[in-house]
Amino acid sequence: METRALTARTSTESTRDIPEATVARLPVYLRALTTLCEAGTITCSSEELASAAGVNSAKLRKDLSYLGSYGTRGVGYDVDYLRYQIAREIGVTQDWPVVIVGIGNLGHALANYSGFRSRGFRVVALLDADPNRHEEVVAGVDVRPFDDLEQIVKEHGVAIGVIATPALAAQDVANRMVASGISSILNFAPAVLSVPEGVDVRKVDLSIELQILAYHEQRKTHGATA
Amino acid sequence: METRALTARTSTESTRDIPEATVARLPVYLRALTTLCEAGTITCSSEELASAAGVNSAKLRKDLSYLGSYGTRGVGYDVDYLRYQIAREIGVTQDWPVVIVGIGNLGHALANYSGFRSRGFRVVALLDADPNRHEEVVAGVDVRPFDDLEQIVKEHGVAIGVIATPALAAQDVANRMVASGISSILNFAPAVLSVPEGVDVRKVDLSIELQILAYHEQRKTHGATA
DNA sequence: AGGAGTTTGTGAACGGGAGAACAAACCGAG
DNA sequence: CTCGGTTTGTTCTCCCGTTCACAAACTCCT
Ligand SMILES: NC(=O)c1ccc[n+]([C@@H]2O[C@H](COP(=O)([O-])OP(=O)(O)OC[C@H]3O[C@@H](n4cnc5c(N)ncnc54)[C@H](O)[C@@H]3O)[C@@H](O)[C@H]2O)c1
Ligand SMILES: NC(=O)c1ccc[n+]([C@@H]2O[C@H](COP(=O)([O-])OP(=O)(O)OC[C@H]3O[C@@H](n4cnc5c(N)ncnc54)[C@H](O)[C@@H]3O)[C@@H](O)[C@H]2O)c1
Repeated sequence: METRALTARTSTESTRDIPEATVARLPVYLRALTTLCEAGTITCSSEELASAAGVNSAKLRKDLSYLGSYGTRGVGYDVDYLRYQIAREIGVTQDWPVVIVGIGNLGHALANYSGFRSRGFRVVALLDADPNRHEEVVAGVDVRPFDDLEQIVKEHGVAIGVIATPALAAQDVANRMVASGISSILNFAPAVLSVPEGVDVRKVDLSIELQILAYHEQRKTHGATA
Repeated sequence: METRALTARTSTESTRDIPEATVARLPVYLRALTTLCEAGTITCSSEELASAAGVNSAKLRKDLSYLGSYGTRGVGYDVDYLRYQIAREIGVTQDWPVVIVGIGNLGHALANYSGFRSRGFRVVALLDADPNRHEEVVAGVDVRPFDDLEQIVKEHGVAIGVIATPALAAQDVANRMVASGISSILNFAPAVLSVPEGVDVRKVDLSIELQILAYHEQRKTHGATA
């Protein structure tokens, strides 16, 4: 958290301290660039890219400026070059082994999702506590006992774990994950996880998203009388 | 967007202008309160509730203050009373009919998810463009042709739609939803949707979540040399 | 070569949210 | 009734993120 010295930065390192809000948008830009690239576009302006990504062009330029000066004034950005730079910055050029715990309704969908593989995430194991699931093979990966977690994490050097178990089991699963060496968790269970310092947790909660929509919806119709 | 007059507010109306960040946390508090309630807790302090919700207690109190003064100084909050107040504020006491479009891997999981029903969201229809899916029945609801959208929306007064189709179809589906009268969309497809003013869109993008984790993970290990 | 037109990168103003800190309000004991 | 202990509601300050606006830098045309 302490501010890093700004002087004497080695030029080989990329720029440090990218704001969290920017980090969250970089994958969006990456996707937009990939789409443009597939359409055969060679260069694009910040205006075009911003509109493809659904953001303000000033915000886009400021975001990109944290990575470095990869554009050309009067011209724009080289699509392929910028795409690579962003991918490198967020680490998508690497291969990230991932484990999914809880192969129920949601776990099945996640295991079958092709969008992970194409972005450098490789599902190396599917784990479930229910022995009845252990005969199953989902998307070419067989479901294994939850107790194999530690061994698999060590073997493949897994850093990222996905939790798709019921809420009651989530904290236990998280504890085991952390104990095994996992330091980033994506949690789909509607539970507040407590993890030690240094472990990142992101949660995806569909009910909350719907409730936020409901709140605004309620005010659209009900508040119309004001 | 214009500032509303603060004078002469009728006392029957609940407080207006709840900050967006607060709205996003209210469902979390609601869940924590429900858990406490089921555990038989009658009252709780802001400190307890905050810890159950995973937030700062000062933030919690400030959030709740936007709804009104529902606590008692020196005592805390009545769990059941506060729960009802929050539920009413975000509209969860109502019944919200919802349609899901795109009954593939993810659509199946969503249709089977029990967490929606228990929070006032009722899946009234499952729609898919693929005729092969139309014989299927998922979670007691039969899959119907996408072209039935307009009729179903009108019939049930649907305001909220969920998109779980491939990215290429998402914009088309959104257009049809809006044309049918839907004004809130939850989008799972990795696509930027453009919708007219007055329509709310929230997106859930699993790849982005993983990429954000990967970015921080990369810096944990790689930046350790600094 | 020079100028007109275009687009990037960034300084600065602005708005909203987070957290600390404290006064006001409530309970219960004596 | 009064007083000490407790907890809320709110004010104030700081920080992060957004947006505007413009100088710097580049291309292309004449
Ligand atoms: N299905 C959805 O669309 C959806 C949507 C939003 C949130 N969620 C949440 O995602 C989670 C999973 O949902 P689901 O519908 O797949 O539930 P599910 O019951 O179908 O699957 C849960 C799986 O987790 C396994 N499991 C239970 N305890 C375990 C443990 N301790 N270790 C390992 N595995 C364990 C079970 O055997 C089961 O296979 C839930 O928390 C749910 O609230 C699901
Ligand atoms: N499966 C996952 O876990 C997962 C995770 C993250 C994101 N997503 C995204 O969610 C979406 C759905 O994923 P999926 O794995 O369920 O895909 P899927 O291919 O299994 O299902 C897509 C369904 O949409 C239907 N469909 C296609 N075009 C349609 C149209 N115009 N109108 C109505 N229905 C149409 C198809 O018939 C199919 O049944 C994709 O955009 C995917 O990127 C999925």
